[in-house]
Amino acid sequence: MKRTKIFQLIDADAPLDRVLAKGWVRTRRDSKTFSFIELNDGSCLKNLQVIADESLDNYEEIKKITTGSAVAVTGRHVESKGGGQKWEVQADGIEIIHMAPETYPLQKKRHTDEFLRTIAHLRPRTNKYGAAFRIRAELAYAIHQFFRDRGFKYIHTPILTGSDCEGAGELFRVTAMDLTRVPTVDGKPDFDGDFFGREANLTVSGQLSAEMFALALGDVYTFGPTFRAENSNTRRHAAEFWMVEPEMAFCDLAGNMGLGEDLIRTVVRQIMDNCADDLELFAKFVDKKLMKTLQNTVDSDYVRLPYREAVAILLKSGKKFEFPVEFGKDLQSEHERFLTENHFRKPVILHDYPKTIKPFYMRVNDDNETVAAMDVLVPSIGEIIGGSQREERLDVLEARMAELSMETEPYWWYLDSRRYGSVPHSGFGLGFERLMMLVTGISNIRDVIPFPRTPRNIEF
RNA sequence: UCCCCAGUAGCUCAGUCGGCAGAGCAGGUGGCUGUUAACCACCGUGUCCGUGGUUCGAGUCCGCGCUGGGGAGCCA
Repeated sequence: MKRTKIFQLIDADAPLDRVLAKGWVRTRRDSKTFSFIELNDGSCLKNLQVIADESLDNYEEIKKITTGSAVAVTGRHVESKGGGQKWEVQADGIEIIHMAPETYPLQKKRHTDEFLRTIAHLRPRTNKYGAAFRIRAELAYAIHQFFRDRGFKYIHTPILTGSDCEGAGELFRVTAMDLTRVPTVDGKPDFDGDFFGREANLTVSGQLSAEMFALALGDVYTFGPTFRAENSNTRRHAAEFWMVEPEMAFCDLAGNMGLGEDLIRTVVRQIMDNCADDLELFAKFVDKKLMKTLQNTVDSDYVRLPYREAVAILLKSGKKFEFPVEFGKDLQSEHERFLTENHFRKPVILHDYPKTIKPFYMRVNDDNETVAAMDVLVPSIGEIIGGSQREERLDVLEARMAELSMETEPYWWYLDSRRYGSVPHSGFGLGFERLMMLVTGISNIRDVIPFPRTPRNIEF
């Protein structure tokens, strides 16, 4: 008999007659002449209630089935006599595929997230993490669908990069050299004999590559892993995370902001429509205000706020901040939180930042003081998108690089794009895990990625 | 990297003023019930994170270290 997934047994409109279900036992409750078995196969949040009667030839074994054990159940799919579930399976055969010993660490009770992180290989078997990772899969699909619907092409940009100067953050070095015998020149490692014949690192962003493809295919996006060797110890940072980076030719900052807002709103709506059961768990047990937050994210128009005006609002607020607000300084977390959580109470897109605090590739505005940058801030998480219109004017770009004492030679190919058919273009990076945090209300990034990598943590 | 907090049974935690180490859950045994975080009775469980010190005596006080969490910085 062909296996039926449990979500189909639970969503059924009519009895399905005789079925085969396979999964893991969440709990067992014994009655005098029969047992209730809660079976979960990960296809949905809900468990299938299985009735195992004493007439089963292995009933003595069945009564010993422990939480976490794997079983295959055949039986009749019938309306449940008890409350709490519509359907149940009256078993006529239960095969114990594997009995989990009583050392199985997951119990029928709430565990802390901290404990579950120490058993990250088992935590997807819990209700909460199962729900989170089903949502993660749907969210990734929603992203691809969003871009495909709008004619964007998906580009696979390299994970290994040859430049140590992509801009953002500390890099993870990649080498095939024997680290006990690294050849040196002038006291520095000599990469000439290494795999690529030069220094190599893990990517911190696919942006520069994506720009090249935007200037060929028009609208493109990347969606892949990104690596930062920053010693960040916060609930919002991971050393390995997934980033979505659209890049659009013939697009200015306004169009860029519009796409960011549209993207967040569309994918959140899709999760609300397609993952109602899983979302309900988070609304109930993780963040009581989740549905309100999501509704707000979907319904409200995101504020467009020039950095200059943000500074004015913060100065006028009369609120005492730990760090002073001053034009030319980057806004602190507390300032961003005030704007999005207290002042506007909805997502805020800050734009046109001073060029002194932004990287070389952002387009310099006519005031020659600000650049066409934008950050999308959402309540409680903070920055979820960072992007800009790119500097398409070769002379201005080279001048900016000189200003920042950057060598232009390694960027010869990047600068080529400004020599041949250069056009205004824009893009941004969306932190996929931060989007997950927004959607689920989970407050720690380590709990929305299967096996989190953070400083001093690479188990599993 | 900096600041703050925590570390006690498999898990979640309590432990008073420095005076013999506790509960609930999980597990085991028996009972009861179309049950649903089932229920009732009984049973076992410890490097009190490590290390050095103060003290007649340290889970408790002090120093150092490790691990975890929260906040800050960096950013997605």
